[in-house]
Amino acid sequence: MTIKDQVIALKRERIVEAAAQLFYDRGYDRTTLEAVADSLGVTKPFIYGHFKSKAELLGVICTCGVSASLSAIDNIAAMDLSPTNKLSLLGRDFLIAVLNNQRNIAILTREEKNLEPDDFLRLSNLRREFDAKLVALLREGVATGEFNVKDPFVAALSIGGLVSWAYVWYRPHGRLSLDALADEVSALILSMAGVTR
Amino acid sequence: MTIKDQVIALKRERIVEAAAQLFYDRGYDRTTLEAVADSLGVTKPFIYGHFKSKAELLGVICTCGVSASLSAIDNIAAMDLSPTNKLSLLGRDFLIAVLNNQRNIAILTREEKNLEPDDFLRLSNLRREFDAKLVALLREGVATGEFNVKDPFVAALSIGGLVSWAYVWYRPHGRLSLDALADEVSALILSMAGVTR
DNA sequence: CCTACCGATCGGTAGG
DNA sequence: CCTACCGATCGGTAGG
Repeated sequence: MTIKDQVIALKRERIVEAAAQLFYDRGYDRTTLEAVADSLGVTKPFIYGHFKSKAELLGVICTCGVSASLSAIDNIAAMDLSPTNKLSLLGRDFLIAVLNNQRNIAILTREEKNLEPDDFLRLSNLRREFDAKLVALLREGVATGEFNVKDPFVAALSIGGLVSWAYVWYRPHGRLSLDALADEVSALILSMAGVTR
Repeated sequence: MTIKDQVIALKRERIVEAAAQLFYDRGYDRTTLEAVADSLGVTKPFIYGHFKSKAELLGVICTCGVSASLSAIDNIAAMDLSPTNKLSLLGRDFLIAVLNNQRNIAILTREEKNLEPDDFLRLSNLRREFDAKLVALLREGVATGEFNVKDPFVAALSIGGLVSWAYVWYRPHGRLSLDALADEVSALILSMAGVTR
């Protein structure tokens, strides 16, 4: 990767960062690209040099949010651990992934109707992929007798919702640290899987 | 209530219904009030005869969503039941309230940035009220020794999120009936409260 | 000649 | 309550 490529990547990143902050604070359609440019000290055509449209920018931001959660479950699925330990770790890492990408997750949830059809479809598929992998993990634990789950689909969607919704109420400097919160949530998820404490 | 009042109420209801459907399908800012008028076979100024702005319409739609959940917990709090039975019933009724108002809940979640500041504040307070009542119920169960909850706040927000998120994945004619789904989710919530099955 | 930008303005559409 | 229309705003792109 040449210096030039790195400079381009850096600029794109800064634009995405600035746009994410404003989309998060004001909403997508209440944010003009001029405001995004202003917050970076550049002008609007500068943004158009790196992104072909406002909607492309939205697509990139939303993709970040989904990717983090999917990486978390992929990493854990590849580990040589018991289902209980996998689920415990997933509860932590999934929550941390969501909260480290709080803005992106919020934007994805709120603005999906503003995505280009291609992006919408791609991201919907990634979400389904995550759900399917969580169902598989729950079934694995049922097979070993560690979990007690009546309906793995409902349990997976419930766990996914519990964690995904955390972007709504989490405040970075709240009562609990991210780490302490992750422990709490992980324990709640284990009890949903029927792992007795 | 005179006939005239009833006619006015009916017209308002039909407008809200049509707007909710379109806001849900296309998103708030991608929906023109002309489209709402068209879907009712009227013209745009007809809508302005009943609502002063597009944002007021949004406020009414979002209020419906929150009110249903709050009614559910208020009704249950007033009953003479054990905490376990209250939570079990709440799991059912809360989920049913959310899914019977799927469109309104989706719109509330997605479009909060488009609400008028007054509506936003009012609805935020209603949500906080719901959370506080759920925390109180969890504490009640901890006091009687029925629940095993380490942090009632985190548990309440997690339960709230689990149920609130259901609007994302629920499909009215899916594999499970609303009733069967409510039983499943209710059981998951009881296990989060540490009630052994 | 190319890349990276700016000032100005366009077509199109929204709420009211 | 409709037709006709306004004032304002915004995404995207031209020339230089």
